[in-house]
Amino acid sequence: MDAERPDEALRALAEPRRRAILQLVAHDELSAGEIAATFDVTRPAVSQHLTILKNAGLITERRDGTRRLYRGEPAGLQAVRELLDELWSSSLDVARRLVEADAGVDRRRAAR
Amino acid sequence: MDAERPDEALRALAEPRRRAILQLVAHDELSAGEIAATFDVTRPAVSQHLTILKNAGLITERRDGTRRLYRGEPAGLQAVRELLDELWSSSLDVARRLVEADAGVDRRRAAR
DNA sequence: CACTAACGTAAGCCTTGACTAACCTTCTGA
DNA sequence: TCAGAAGGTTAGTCAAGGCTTACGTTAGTG
Repeated sequence: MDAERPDEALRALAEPRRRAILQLVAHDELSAGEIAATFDVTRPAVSQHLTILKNAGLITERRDGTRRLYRGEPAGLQAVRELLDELWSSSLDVARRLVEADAGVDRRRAAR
Repeated sequence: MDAERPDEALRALAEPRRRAILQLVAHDELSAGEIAATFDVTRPAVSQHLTILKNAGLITERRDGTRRLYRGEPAGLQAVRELLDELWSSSLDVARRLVEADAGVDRRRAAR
């Protein structure tokens, strides 16, 4: 369940509001309230986004009294970058194997 | 409507099946039928994914008779990488401005 | 001009997911 | 210990989106 963290991070980043939140806490440590005050959605909505971002490894949480302080986690983004890179490079191995095995099509390579 | 292409690409990549498709056509040019034969979903489903990937700038389409050949578009992935990079770097400018302006909270910086 | 092959498109179903309102939990201070 | 502040959790709503079936379209072929 840890191997699919990058996958989770990618899905988390697909949501515009979560990217906006991540942008806020990229270089600054902010409380949940401060983050929520920035947007015109309710606090619970922001809280849910924060939970998703945290589970995806994109931010870290720190308690300070009744407050919760959040900060961006660069390693999380790095993992996503690597996932995208592997997507391209690993295809060298995977592509033909999958196609020729599963499909079994005689592919008459079209012109050129 | 072209400025939000990277955004579209990121959403497209969030879907596991679309990443699998992209992996197939990363280094190989394949027809829609060959791609569809690889998965156990119907052809129309794959066709819809291909449309989304194409609109996101992640693949290109080429006609050859009744067939449609698809190939991965490296520039599309590159755009996503840049979007992720900007997410981190541009926050230097944006974060404080947003928080201090919109919120107007007096943030008593907690310890340290 | 049929006939067939290879695809895309449309409509409908069902699940996922973002959001709100209401509630519960934890911590601080008088 | 009681009140209030900060914030996570739950139940329910509504729209987005992935999937399938049925149909339309275009290009070769006899």
